[in-house]
Amino acid sequence: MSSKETYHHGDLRAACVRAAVELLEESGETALSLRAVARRAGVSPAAPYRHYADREALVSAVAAVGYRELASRLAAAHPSPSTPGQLASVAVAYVQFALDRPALFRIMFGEPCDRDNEERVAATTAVSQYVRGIVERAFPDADAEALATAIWGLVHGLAFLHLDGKLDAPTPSAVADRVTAAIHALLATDSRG
Amino acid sequence: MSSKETYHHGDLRAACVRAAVELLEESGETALSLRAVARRAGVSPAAPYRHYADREALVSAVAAVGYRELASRLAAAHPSPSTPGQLASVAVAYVQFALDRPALFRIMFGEPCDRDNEERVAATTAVSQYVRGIVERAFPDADAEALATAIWGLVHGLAFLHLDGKLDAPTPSAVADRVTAAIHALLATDSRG
DNA sequence: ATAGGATGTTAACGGCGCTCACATTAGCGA
DNA sequence: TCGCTAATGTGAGCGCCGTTAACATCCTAT
Repeated sequence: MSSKETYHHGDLRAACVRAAVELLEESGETALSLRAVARRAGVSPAAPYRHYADREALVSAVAAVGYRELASRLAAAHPSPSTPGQLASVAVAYVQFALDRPALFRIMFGEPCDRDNEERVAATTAVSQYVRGIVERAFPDADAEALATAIWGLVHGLAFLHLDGKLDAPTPSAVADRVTAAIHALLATDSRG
Repeated sequence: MSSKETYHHGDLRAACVRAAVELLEESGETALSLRAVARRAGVSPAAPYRHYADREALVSAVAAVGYRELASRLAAAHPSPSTPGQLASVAVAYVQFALDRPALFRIMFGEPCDRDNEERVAATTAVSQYVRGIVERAFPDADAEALATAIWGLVHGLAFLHLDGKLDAPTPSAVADRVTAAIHALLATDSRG
């Protein structure tokens, strides 16, 4: 259905987020401009404004696809982790996602987010609920809220520190080792639940 | 020594980072432009380029002062924490810093950082060493590297999640409670060292 | 006293986000 | 089937941005 020479694009809204994600992957976050998105979609600089109120609205849409991809990567790592080892594998997947797609991850978490953007908050709470569910199943007797917060925070922080090069772990397997060690350092000796 | 009408500024280098920090506090990170910094310093748009190679160099300088301020806030919270409760108070200080100065915190940790900037990496490793030292004193028998990584990651992640509104904690004391609970959820039941 | 380097200015380039007036077209009721 | 309207895309233009180049001013060491 990719009509070529029509005045109307057909589905510019979706084409914009596709173009934005591509730009992000190829050239980093500084390359993500509305004008560049418009160019890539083969459309005039003002056209995206018919579908997105401003740059931030497009960014939120991109972030939302990021949240969904992150959720699917976590689920792929382990659908329902319960032991510390399984939990560590999900944590590693989280950090790997950040390192695989740094620009996308920074857009998702590194800048102030529009709390009024429904798509965005929905995708966010989905991640939150996912973590919460894991914790409740893995540690049924613990304070689920506190522990879920702690574990999400831990994994999220490890992702950011690795992303910023604050921790020295050059290869993916070194990252995996380091994340696994950190998780076990906090969880392994516990008798929780 | 604030000479007023001289052609040369006197200490434009320092004035730039001062102006940058002020802009950051007053109007957020989007307001941090080299031109705005120059205006505030009472100088032409090109003048800062005599002292900073580009925008990123100035940003790195600003980040470096942020790292130093963070370190001093942590030290003020507790000079040498060892119990989980003391550690939690330092963690709360870390998160409060992020919430007090969100734009600065995002500049420090939310965007790709120039690893070639000496001032910046020095300030970063100082924070890293600080955490490491705490952990070594508090848990002498633990794997210091893994545990330090885990604790920094945990606190850092909690800061970011609160900053992004991913966790619902509206007031400073709610934040403090939540952070404290998360820390205890992971540390309290341990017998480490 | 003066030469030269350090530091500042002015002007300009291209790119950006965004808006407005206008052009085209798709879809729908008569 | 025709024609109206709303949706969608265009083009020009505003002010801001980062950055550079050519030029001006002033400090300092000889």
